[in-house]
Parts: sequence; structure tokens; C-alpha cells
Amino acid sequence: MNGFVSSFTNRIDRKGRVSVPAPFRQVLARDGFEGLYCYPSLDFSALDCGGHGLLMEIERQLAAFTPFSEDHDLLSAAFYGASSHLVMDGEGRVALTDAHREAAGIGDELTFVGLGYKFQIWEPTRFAAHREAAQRRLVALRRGTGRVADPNPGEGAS
Amino acid sequence: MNGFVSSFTNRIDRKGRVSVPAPFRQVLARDGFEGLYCYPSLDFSALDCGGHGLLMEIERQLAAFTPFSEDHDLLSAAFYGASSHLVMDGEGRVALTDAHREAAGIGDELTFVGLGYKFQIWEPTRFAAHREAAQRRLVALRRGTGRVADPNPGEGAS
DNA sequence: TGGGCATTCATGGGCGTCAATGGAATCGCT
DNA sequence: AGCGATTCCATTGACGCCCATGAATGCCCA
Repeated sequence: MNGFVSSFTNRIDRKGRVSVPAPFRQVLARDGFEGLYCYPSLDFSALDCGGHGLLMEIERQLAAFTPFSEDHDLLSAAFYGASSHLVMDGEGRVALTDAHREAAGIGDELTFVGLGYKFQIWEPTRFAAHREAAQRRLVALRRGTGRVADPNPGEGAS
Repeated sequence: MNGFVSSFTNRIDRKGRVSVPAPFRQVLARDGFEGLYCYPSLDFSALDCGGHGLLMEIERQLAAFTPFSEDHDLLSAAFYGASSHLVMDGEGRVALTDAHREAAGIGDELTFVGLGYKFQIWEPTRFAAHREAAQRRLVALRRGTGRVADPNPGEGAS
């Protein structure tokens, strides 16, 4: 297991800096990525972040379109154009761009959320709502497949 | 037999630590997992815990969705985002996160419940109720299916 | 077979280290 | 020199690591 796991909430100081959680820094270091790759999510009001693993995944997606085609260039613009390469200071902090902070509706606090091959940055309140939605969706999906027999279908969940 | 079996109730000290039952530690050691993987159950107000076996099960489920799809990110958030990799100290203790303790309604005591390939962590009172419900349902199921001819259908089980 | 001994475990606490955070100092560019 | 941006240092709180205690269990031997 060497992906991004768990979630952490950190504060942004008045200079716009925020500490990247130490476990995530370790994953990035193992990944060999200097700093942090980051762009607004296409699906949520959050930021997608990662290192080489994420970049490779993006390129893999782009490879599905013929180079120099209009679609390819459009996608490239969407990904690369809106993304930035954040560098960490000696203490492992980064400064988000204003555009990114706006895109995610972030004030003076944010939540790092591990998603395995990448992680997301959320405004904490929005993430709380998002997580609930995610769990409901997961339960619905699993009920649909009926893969796992539930020993106690009547009892409440959290 | 090398799964998680039986249940144990331990106390949480004022530093938030709790001893993982020695038998469970041995199972994890045999599994080769350093520490303990843990996330809130989707069905109950409890925590699901385990080692490599549990992680592989999660990855297997996520693999059914293409990366970057909305569902994939949702599921990742529900699993990885809500989970944590707890490391044990020299005495085999772990510290639950506040979020996890809240999710399971845990105060200063908790119950480890072996489920074979994984185990759960419950607030002791809630688990007592859960176990009763489970037994009632088991009896009902057996009556309904009539799977094995029961010479004494009126008497209780176990 | 009963008592004593050794070991394992759960639990409590002290202490050093690291991470998160805040602020000062320095550098670079104009 | 002025201003923003980057680098460096200080504080504080959390966490990991270590040792002590005490209870319970299993083992050995008389």
C-alpha cells in the first residue's frame, strides 16, 4: 500500500500557506515528485492533486484521443491549462493560487482527502456533505449488486 | 484457522490508546500487515478493521470503476478518505482518530469483534444490542429455510 | 493435586522527537 | 529603496518510543 489514504484538515496562514500532511508528503517523495501537481476537479468543487502517478494517469486518458485532434487539444487545455505545479517550502507547505482557492470555495481551512492514486483538497464543510453523499451512493451501489449478504438489514448505520 | 475470532473489550487510556487483542495482533502479523487498516462500516455504527486481506477487498471493488469517473472518485472518498492506517506502538496499541471514535459512538471502552477475514470495533453497549438482533435474525432464518430438520424447533439456539 | 514461579498482556505514565503553525529575516527584482 | 516572494527560525502540541506496574494465565515441580 503506497497511495494517499485518510483525510486531514489544516489551516491556511495569513500568507496563504498550508502544510501538506506528512503522510502525503511521504507518498509524493516515494513517487519521486518534487512538489505537488494540482488542478480543479471536473466533477466536484474541489482540487485534484498528486505526483507522477496522477500525471501518468492523465496522460493515459489523453492517449485515448488522437494527438493534434481537436478533442485532444481541448482536453489538454482543460487539464494542463488549469493546473499548476506547486512547490513546497522547507516545512512542507504550499501556497494555493487564488483561482484554485476560489474554485474550491476555500477560506482559511481546508481538508486533504486521500483517494489512493491521488488526493483532493476540499473546503471542510463541503467535504462533510460530499462524504455523506459518497457513502449513501456506495451503499446504494452495493445493495444493487447484492454482492455481500447483509446479516442485519434492519439496523441503522452511522 | 487463521482469521479473527472471538471478541474482547478493552479500555481507552487518557492518551486515546487501546490495546489490540493479542490474538488479533498475531493474525495481522501472519498477514504481514504493519499496523491496522480501519474505516467506518457502511452498515453499522462500527469500524471495520483488518490487514492486507481487507485492503485487497477494497481495491477489488474499486477496480470495477474506471479512474476519473465520478463514481470512482466517490467510492475512493468513501473508502480511502474515511479510512486510516493505524500503526501500533511497541505494546500493540493504536490510537483511533476522533472521527472514527465519533462514528462508532465510542467513549472510553470498546469491543473488538472477530469476523474471520476482518474484525469490527464497537461501542460495547451497542454491540450487545447488535449481537442480540443478530441472534434473533439467525433463529428466524433457520426456521424460515428449514434447511436442517430441527428435532426441537421450539428451543433456543446456542 | 495444590502451591509457587514465570510469562504474557493489558494498562499507565515519562520523555524525546517531529509536525503544524506563526512570525521574522533575507533575497530578488524593478 | 520598496515590495513581494522565498527561506529560515521559534513555539507548541501531538505522537512515537520506552519502561513500570499489576493482574491473569499457564507451567512446573514437589
